[in-house]
Amino acid sequence: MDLLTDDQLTELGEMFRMLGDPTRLGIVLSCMDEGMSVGSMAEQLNASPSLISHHLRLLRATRLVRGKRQGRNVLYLVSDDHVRTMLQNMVEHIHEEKGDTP
Amino acid sequence: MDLLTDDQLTELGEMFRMLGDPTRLGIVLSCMDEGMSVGSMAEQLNASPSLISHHLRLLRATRLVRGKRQGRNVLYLVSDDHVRTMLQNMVEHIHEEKGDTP
DNA sequence: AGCAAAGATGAACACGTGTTCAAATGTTTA
DNA sequence: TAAACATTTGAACACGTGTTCATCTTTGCT
Repeated sequence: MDLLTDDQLTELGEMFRMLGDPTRLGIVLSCMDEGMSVGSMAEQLNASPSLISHHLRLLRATRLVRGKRQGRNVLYLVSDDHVRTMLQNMVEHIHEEKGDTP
Repeated sequence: MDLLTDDQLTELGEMFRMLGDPTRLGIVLSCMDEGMSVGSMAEQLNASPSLISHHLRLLRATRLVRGKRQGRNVLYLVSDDHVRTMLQNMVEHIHEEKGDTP
């Protein structure tokens, strides 16, 4: 049983699709707790600021992330609580993982 | 803070990427509780059996789904408990959602 | 054995999309 | 104001990938 509207299903799919790209996943994980600037992200994920910004535009459009100007730079933060708690759980689960198929 | 190995991060990304396609998300959601045949999935998602099979191959490769022969048809079932519980939570969260940005 | 149903597979195509580069916008400091 | 920094934007390209069609294998039934 699905229990989901077609709209809800496509919305859920969009969210997963956003997290499906490694760069984008890195971005989201980097601004889960604290606001993060584009430059810091670019440095941490060693990618160009331009690339980060492009991805941030998509993440903004999907309401997964929100940006706030702070002086020279813009601090981004995960805005969707669903995603935040879900990712926290996923990270926990991965940490609890003992060993793969032995 | 990331707390994740690069391997773990890419693995997590792969999982999200798999769920990012609407057809694939539909497949996974259709076989969360009960084993589901390819034909039933094709009917339910009104897609060709060929397409479903192609996607199932990817889902099998990522260990998200497992297939077992039962007579003429093959019954597929979500094999990864992480994904199962995570999706259950996501569905619950979506249901608890009252109203969008008013 | 032979036929029909159910899945799997491979090739081929069309399309989206991640990335890069160059240039523009906005923001602080001298 | 001018110059340096931070972020955004647009065009252009290369590449992966979702879908379709035709074919092949496997299983069940008569």
